[in-house]
Amino acid sequence: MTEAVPSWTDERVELLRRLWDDGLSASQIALQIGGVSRNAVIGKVHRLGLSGRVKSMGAASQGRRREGLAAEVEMEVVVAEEPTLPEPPAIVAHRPAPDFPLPQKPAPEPVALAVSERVTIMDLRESMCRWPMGDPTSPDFRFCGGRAITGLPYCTQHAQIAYQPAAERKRDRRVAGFR
DNA sequence: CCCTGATTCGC
DNA sequence: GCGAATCAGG
Repeated sequence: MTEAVPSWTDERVELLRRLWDDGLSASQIALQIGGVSRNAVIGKVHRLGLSGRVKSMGAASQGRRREGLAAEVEMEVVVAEEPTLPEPPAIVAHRPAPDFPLPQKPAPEPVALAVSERVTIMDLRESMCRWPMGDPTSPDFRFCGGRAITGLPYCTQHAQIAYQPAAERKRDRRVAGFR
């Protein structure tokens, strides 16, 4: 049952090429592809002769993490409870609720979008909404694919869901005269 | 110390 | 061919 992580299959290589071309760092790519270390990614990149793209490090490296921990790529390997194991073969699970029936903010408008531009991970680009739609383990799995807000991984609609303002305290005042 | 890619080299 | 270890650098 232990599906030895498929090494560099055509699909994985293709994905690697696309992500590298998109300017993602080796570590980011490694996380997204799953089952490989950033070194593996770099090694492959070199063997493929892809290195030396637009080296715009520095800005991207030191200033990372500004996107808010809520998002990142929703593909997160979750197989073991290990603190930080870098080689999780199993697959996906995502943070934000899938198609959800999230209470509270009912989004200002139904918005006639969505269904039309779903894309597979292969067609997902950096500028596209990475909101997961459907079962990640199903071949039908898609991402929203809408125009992502610059700097964020989601389109306006999904960003609202992903980044909900801190739940507003409704009623939780302690008994007066105490603290 | 965080991160980045580049290179080496045993497997 | 692969990738951990290492190197060089921001």
